[in-house]
Amino acid sequence: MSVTAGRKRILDIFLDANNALAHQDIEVKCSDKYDRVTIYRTLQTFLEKGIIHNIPTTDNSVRYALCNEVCISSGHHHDNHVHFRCDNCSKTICLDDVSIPAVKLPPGYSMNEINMVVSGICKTCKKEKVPM
Amino acid sequence: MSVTAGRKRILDIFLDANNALAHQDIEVKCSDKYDRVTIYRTLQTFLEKGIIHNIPTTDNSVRYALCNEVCISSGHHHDNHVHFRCDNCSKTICLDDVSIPAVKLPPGYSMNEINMVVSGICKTCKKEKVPM
DNA sequence: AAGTATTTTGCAACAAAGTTGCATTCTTAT
DNA sequence: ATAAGAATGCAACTTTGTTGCAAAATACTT
Repeated sequence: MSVTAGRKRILDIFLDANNALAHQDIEVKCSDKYDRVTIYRTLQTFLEKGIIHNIPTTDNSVRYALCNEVCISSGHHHDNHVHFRCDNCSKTICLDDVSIPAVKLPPGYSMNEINMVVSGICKTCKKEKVPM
Repeated sequence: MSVTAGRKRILDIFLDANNALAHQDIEVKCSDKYDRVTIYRTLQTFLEKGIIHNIPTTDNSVRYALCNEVCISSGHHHDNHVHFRCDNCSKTICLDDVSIPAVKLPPGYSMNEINMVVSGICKTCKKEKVPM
């Protein structure tokens, strides 16, 4: 996997962000320097290499977040943490400390991955709304 | 809310399907009779009225499924069941009997909705692969 | 049952999102 | 330094989703 300016840039954007990013968020931040297509391909590559993981959404805008060490080191990539989407600021973040509880599937089903997304009001927004 | 032929047809498509449908699935089945735009608007209306709920995906194709009675009767609409997506046949279904386990969020966060999607191999596909 | 008000639909035009092929440029390894 | 391989940008295109508006269908009133 080649190290290129574009990939470094996109990685930096992820490192700077404290929340999950949609393709569009990245495009906004660097489409002056890098082509839309390159961004699509870079995200795809990062996903395949396990550098980022994707978080399902209900609004046709998949979001991506950096994988933490645990997530990368474990051979095949399974995120085990809960994601949180704020209804107020609409940021999506990884709750690295909250792991997904076990579920028991009906007989006949076998499990591969689990995804859990909780929505509500995040810490930051709550503070701002109830100032004291 | 008016009862129209188009809405009846789309409702029937959901009733016939034993899995969650994406916009596209519906379009394939009735775009000869109803306009693409009508389908978009109908799905939107069904969502608002609580007739269907949507299931987040990781591939930019939100899926919709009929709500069961519990889900409709409870005033504000919160699905509490786990969704299952088969890696083999790629159908998504509601596991109505499997309810989402509780999670404890970090201090400062408040919860509104939870979404849980499990992927793996479904009952039907497992049977077909291991025939005896 | 007829007429009116309100909703819904289809069309057209558009905007946004995502994909593909190919020639050029950049990385990497020799 | 060079050759092989990988990544990029561009252009063209497909798919997906949105909006305004006139025509049609539905619901409501009497």
